[in-house]
Amino acid sequence: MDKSDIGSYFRIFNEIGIIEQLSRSMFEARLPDGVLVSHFAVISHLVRVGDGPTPLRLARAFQVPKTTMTHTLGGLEKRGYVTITPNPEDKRSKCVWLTETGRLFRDEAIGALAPELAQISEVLSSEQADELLVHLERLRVYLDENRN
Amino acid sequence: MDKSDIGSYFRIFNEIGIIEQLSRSMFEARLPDGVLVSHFAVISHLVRVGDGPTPLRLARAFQVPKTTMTHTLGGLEKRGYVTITPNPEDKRSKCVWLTETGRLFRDEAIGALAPELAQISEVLSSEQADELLVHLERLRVYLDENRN
DNA sequence: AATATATAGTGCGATATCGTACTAAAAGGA
DNA sequence: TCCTTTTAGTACGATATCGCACTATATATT
Repeated sequence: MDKSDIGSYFRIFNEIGIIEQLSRSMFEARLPDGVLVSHFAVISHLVRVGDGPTPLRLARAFQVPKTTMTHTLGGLEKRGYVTITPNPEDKRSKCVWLTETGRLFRDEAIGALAPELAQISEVLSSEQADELLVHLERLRVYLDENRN
Repeated sequence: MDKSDIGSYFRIFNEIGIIEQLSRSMFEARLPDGVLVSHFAVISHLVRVGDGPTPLRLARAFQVPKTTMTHTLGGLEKRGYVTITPNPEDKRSKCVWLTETGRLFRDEAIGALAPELAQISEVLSSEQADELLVHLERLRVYLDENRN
């Protein structure tokens, strides 16, 4: 691979970094005070994938260190969005459960964010979004499989 | 736009968040101790776009708050990668200049990162990378223009 | 010119993130 | 069984990030 090609890959990660920043501020401006994207993402994951995963499973799903997930879950628990119970199958471990409050928060958050996303669909069509997703997933899977 | 479409856009930002995390750890594992992606990105930007921008210009280029850029530049200056001089055209302002040490660091960093990127080209071809870039740029430009 | 407003940078405090090291429990091997 | 290794979670400390408020300078308005 020659140098010009490498440049494209550098730029991909640069763009991704910038988009991460911009989308995070946009999202957090529309979430309740003190609620971060990381909080919303965990709640959203619980709705999608189902209730009751361990903290470690969640950490792996989002590729964050487990200490970070402990901290994030603490915030969610403090706000009453989740409850955390001992894992009956493994006494070292715990299970994370969505509460009604958490579900309600998620619905409201989606309502608040939807208009923004609808706007985005005007510059990036649904088809283009899916095409983008395919590439992003491939990249994510590769990075995931090849990290230490 | 119906709900299923909204889901794709949510997932795009989710994937981007995960890729940002994974690529950051991968990069930083290959950079000198204590040197972050944010440092590398600024140096790289100085090489690409040219020497002498103000800190605010850099902050805007990376879409980070200016306090964050102050902090990042402090680290770069401490390591001797950049020098910061008063801006002769505006006494409130400063200019950021790359040093020889900084240029050397950048070359070494690229050498250390290139093998990883070459690997990525096996799952994401150069053409696919460029296609991805087009979409990412469109998304970034939109978010950039529509933030507060 | 005098005043008001906008802009560039930084100090400071809050906190999110992350690495290290630890405890407790589970799993594997002799 | 006993010992070793692995795994789940957390406490703790370091620091990156960020919002707020402030100073100094520049720009706009009257």
